[in-house]
This record gives sequence, C-alpha cells and structure tokens, in this order.
Amino acid sequence: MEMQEANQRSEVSPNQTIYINNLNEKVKLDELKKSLTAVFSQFGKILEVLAFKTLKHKGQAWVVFDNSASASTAIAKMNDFPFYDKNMRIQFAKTKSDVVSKADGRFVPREKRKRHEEKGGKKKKDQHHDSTQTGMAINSAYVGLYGAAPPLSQVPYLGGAKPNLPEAPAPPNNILFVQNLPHETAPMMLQNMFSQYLGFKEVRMIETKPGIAFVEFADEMQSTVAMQGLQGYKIQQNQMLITYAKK
DNA sequence: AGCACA
Repeated sequence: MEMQEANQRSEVSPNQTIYINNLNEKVKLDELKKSLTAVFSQFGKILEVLAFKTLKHKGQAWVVFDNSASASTAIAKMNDFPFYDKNMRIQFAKTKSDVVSKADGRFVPREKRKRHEEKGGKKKKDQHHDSTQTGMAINSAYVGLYGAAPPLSQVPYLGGAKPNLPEAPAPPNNILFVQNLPHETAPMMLQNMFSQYLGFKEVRMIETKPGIAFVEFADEMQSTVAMQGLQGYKIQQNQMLITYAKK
C-alpha cells in the first residue's frame, strides 16, 4: 500500500506534549509561562510548561499535559490563535518530555544520551533564569505559579493598546473574562451565545472598556463548559479569548 | 526559524 507516507512529512506522532512557536519573544519567561498556563489549562491538567530564552529556543515553549487527548484538543482549538499579537503555531512535540519519562520510569539522565553544554572554558551564564516551579504534577498549575513569584509589579507587557491576555492565570471561577471582542460587540450578541449553556446568568460589559466582557454562570463547572465550547469562537475578525475572571 | 528538560 502507498498510504503510509501521508502522515510522516512534517507530522509527529500524537503525544501529551505540545510544542509552540512563533511566540512573542518580548514577553518575559515568567509571564509567558503563566499566560500559557492560563490559556491551556482549560484542555486538561498541565504537568509542566517549559520555555527558554537562549537564542536557539526563544519564541518557543512546551506544554506538557497529563494525557495526549488534551494535547490534541489544545492543538485543534488553539493553533493559530492570537497571543501577544502573534499567532501561536502549535504541534505535537517531537520527543517525550522528561516529566513524562520520569512518570514512566523510563527516564534516562541527559548526560547519558547526549552531552552538550560542556564546551571548554567556564562561561558564566545565569543558571537560574526564572523557571517558575512548574515541575511536579500540579493539580492546578497556577498554584505553583502563584506560590513562587510575588504578584507582578513589572510593567504590563507590551506597549501596545490592546492587551489580549491576563498577566497570570486565574483559578476556576463561575465568572468568565472574555477578551479580544470587536469593539462594537453588543451585549445581546454575547448573551445569545452564552445563554445556550446551562447555568448562564448574565453578561456584563463596561462602556469605558470596549473589547471585553464578563459572563457569569451559576457555578464553575458550568462556566468551564461554556468556556470550552466558545473558546476561540470568531466574531468577525476576532477570535474570542476566554479565561476565568480573577476573584 | 529555531524541538527541551536551568
């Protein structure tokens, strides 16, 4: 048969880690990881988020889920999604993540399979560029993220006029925060979309802040279902970005 | 553009 070369061109076999590139390189690592966690935790439990600032790895990140179905859904829903003014490109990662191998019991220390990082001479590189403790199996990724770093204090993030992201993940909430709406979006339109989900209570918009809305549900299970159903939904040119509102 | 495990 000759149908076996179809899916091995630039494709990688499905697995529980997604590889993201075309990320905005101006965003600081710590914030980037938090925002990725905020956006991707709706697809399932996240074991780890990795990003590096070296030349070879800027603008890229790995998000490790605890199962590959979550990773598939994340790719389907979020590939090409606008994030810090650039569209994320998402694929399955090429190789298995260490956290996963460790859980498997198949982890082989890095020095064994590859030795890089040992060029002669001692270069003094910063050996702890804020990799927030996203290490262990966090039941909710934001716990580790929040626990580590003090709540910001640094400038927003881009000089731009249209923030389209929270600076940190919010825990599940019955109230949703909707961003990236066309400025002329009417509350009624959102109500029509969200009221098809069980538990819908109301839509709130603020005239002085166009482009965003708060949508309240009776409980967070119900708000989560609506979020998953409508995430990335396109209104005219804009893809809605839905996260949990901050408490 | 660039697939790692700080």
